[in-house]
Amino acid sequence: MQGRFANIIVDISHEKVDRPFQYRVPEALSGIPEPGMRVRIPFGSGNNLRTGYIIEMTDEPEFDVTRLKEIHSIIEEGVQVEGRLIRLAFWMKEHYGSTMINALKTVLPVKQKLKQQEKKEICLRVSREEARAEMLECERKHQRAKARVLQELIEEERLPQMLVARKLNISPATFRSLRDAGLISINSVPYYRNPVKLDADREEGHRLSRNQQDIVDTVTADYDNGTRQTYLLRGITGSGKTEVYMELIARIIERGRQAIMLIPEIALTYQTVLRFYKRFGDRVSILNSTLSPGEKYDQCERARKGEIDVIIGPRSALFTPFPDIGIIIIDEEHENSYKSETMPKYHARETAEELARLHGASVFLGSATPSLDSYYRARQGRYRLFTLNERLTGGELPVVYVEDLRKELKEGNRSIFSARLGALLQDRLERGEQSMLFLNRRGYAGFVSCRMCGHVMKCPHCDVSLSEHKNGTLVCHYCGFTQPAVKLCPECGSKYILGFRAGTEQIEEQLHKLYPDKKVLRMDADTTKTKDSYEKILSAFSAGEADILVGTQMIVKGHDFPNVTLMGIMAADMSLSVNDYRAGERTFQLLTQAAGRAGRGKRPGEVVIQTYQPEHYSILHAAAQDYEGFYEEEILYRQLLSYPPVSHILAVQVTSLTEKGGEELAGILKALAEKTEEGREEHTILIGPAPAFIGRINDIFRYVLYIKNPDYDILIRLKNRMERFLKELERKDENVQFDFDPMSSF
DNA sequence: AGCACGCCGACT
DNA sequence: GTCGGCGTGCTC
Repeated sequence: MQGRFANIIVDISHEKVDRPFQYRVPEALSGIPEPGMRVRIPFGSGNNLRTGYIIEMTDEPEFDVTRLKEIHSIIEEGVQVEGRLIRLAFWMKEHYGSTMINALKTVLPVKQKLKQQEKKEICLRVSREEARAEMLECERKHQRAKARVLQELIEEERLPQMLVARKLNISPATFRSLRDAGLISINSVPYYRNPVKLDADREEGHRLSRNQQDIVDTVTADYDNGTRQTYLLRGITGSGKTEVYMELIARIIERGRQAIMLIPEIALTYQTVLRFYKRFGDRVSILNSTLSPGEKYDQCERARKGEIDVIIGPRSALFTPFPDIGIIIIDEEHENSYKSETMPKYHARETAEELARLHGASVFLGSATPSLDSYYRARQGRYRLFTLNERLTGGELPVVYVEDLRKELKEGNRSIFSARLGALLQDRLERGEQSMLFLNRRGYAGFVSCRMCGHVMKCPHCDVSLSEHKNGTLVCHYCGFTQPAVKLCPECGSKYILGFRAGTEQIEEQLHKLYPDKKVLRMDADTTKTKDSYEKILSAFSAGEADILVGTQMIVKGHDFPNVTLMGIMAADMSLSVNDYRAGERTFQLLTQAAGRAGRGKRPGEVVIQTYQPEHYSILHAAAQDYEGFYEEEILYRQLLSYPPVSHILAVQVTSLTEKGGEELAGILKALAEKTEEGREEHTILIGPAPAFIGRINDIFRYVLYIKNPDYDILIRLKNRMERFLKELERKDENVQFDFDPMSSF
């Protein structure tokens, strides 16, 4: 039986979360304690009873057993906010394979030291004359610390405690003795900073279209009769998903509960935020990366105290300590940023579902191009599906051309613009309309492709593209397959087969040469390093300060530009050839989004997709704006190769100080997996180990082992076995991380 | 947070 | 010597 000992964090507001204490479970309570429960425990030398939270149950003591104390009692009241979050952290630890500490750190609001600076204040409780007398008395008794504090207070009656403490090097003990002598009072001053100024007028909800209203009514009816589930809304750009979200939130607030709305960080623009402020006033709060830790903490406090009903933010907004969540909305649910890249590598969608389960809340997902995972679930009937197929503004869908770059090359066009894109660009410049050029380059994928026929060098075992290494070999980062680089294309014999390298800078340069008098803006990782540069470039373009905007993914998310009537996608296959099973899905999503950018205003838009693989299903379906068609083909491919969502993948990532050690440990883990019951299960597939995509970072070697099985629980059990095994192995030069259904190759 | 411990200057 | 203030570190 599990649970003779309990790891507990002590609920002292200034206590750092990173210190669990272990207690024995008394006979009388045996079997009852669970993670998340509130307990009374004797703490410290005085054995005063304090409140704590159980974070974990175990049978293995990690501390001298003779010195362990017993849990005094369990607090029975309804589950507290912290309790729920701790249970969520526990679930995350189990589900994603991290340590409890890491899970807690992501889930619990960070208690900032900063906060005390602002919040605790000392105040003189006697007159200045009395204080001066006391001060002299203290000096006479050589109580110099007290005298110094009094001196400060005579000059200024109220002072922040931390400020004085740091300036005069005063310990908390001194303040306490002053307070006990009745000379000062120590007050905590609630002080919140609201990060966004409210200068907009309140706005009532827009009248919803028939379709929008139906969706809201259905969800509300479910809610009122106690049905809780996950909904998926597939709605094309401009179909009014945001109005649906706002109306749902309003209905939930009416029913006395709170709402969490997740938005990809990049889409968290002033425009979006303003709409929510107009609708919900100061009952809404925004969480974003520009907020200081102190401000973030304040927002958490406001949520806990019931001062706000809605929080909008990136995936971390899930952990807002609301007392009673009614709905969790995830906009652009297909976005990769919903998967955490640090431990625990949680996915916001799955975590939202677990959180919703703990609160008895609903989950509502929305996207123009839902992730395959979600659509698969909707098809299986696990999610309820809604669709919005019409643009509210009545704007026409853009005309899409697919241009074959191989043909262009054969016809002698060496420039980066196809004949059609060149002509349309010229036309827009003459008419004074704006254009966007999108380069969907991702990372520094060194894939090798043929400029003549479009053939991409792929691994014969894994169906992912091979990466070109500097030493002149081609390597598969899934299984380790290696072959020498090719000089001639194995498909057509052309010598134009090389690693693909092209950047936004080159495009910008070309445009300058062709149209020296036109203004071009560039937006990529380089030009958006400083804080507001992202918004600045967008608003400059929006205001018509440039004719052409060149950029990476960033330019296709969110933001409407009514004057843009041409969208050029420079090389659609670039994101296809990244060695990752999600490449097709990501390409389809990007192209569809990009196409949706053109013609948002009154004039119809045109889209040019340039590609070396015009026959690729991702490109064809994106050009036809046909999600269903894409889904049908992509899911077949996932089925065939046992990729998510049909199957699940556990990536075991080994990092090591030595090349040999890493390879060895990865091999040992594979051998271990093969021997277990889970590893021998008929549907289990083991791949690797192979060097990771980037084999070495900062002299740390990286190896990766993939394990596939359609049953997630089997993978979890296998992970637990490996974890236990690793604990006993105690290798200090190697480190192992687990990632379930990884978003990108490691 | 609160408590014990140990250091150090002051005074019978 | 010893008393008391004050900083420091620990709490399962």
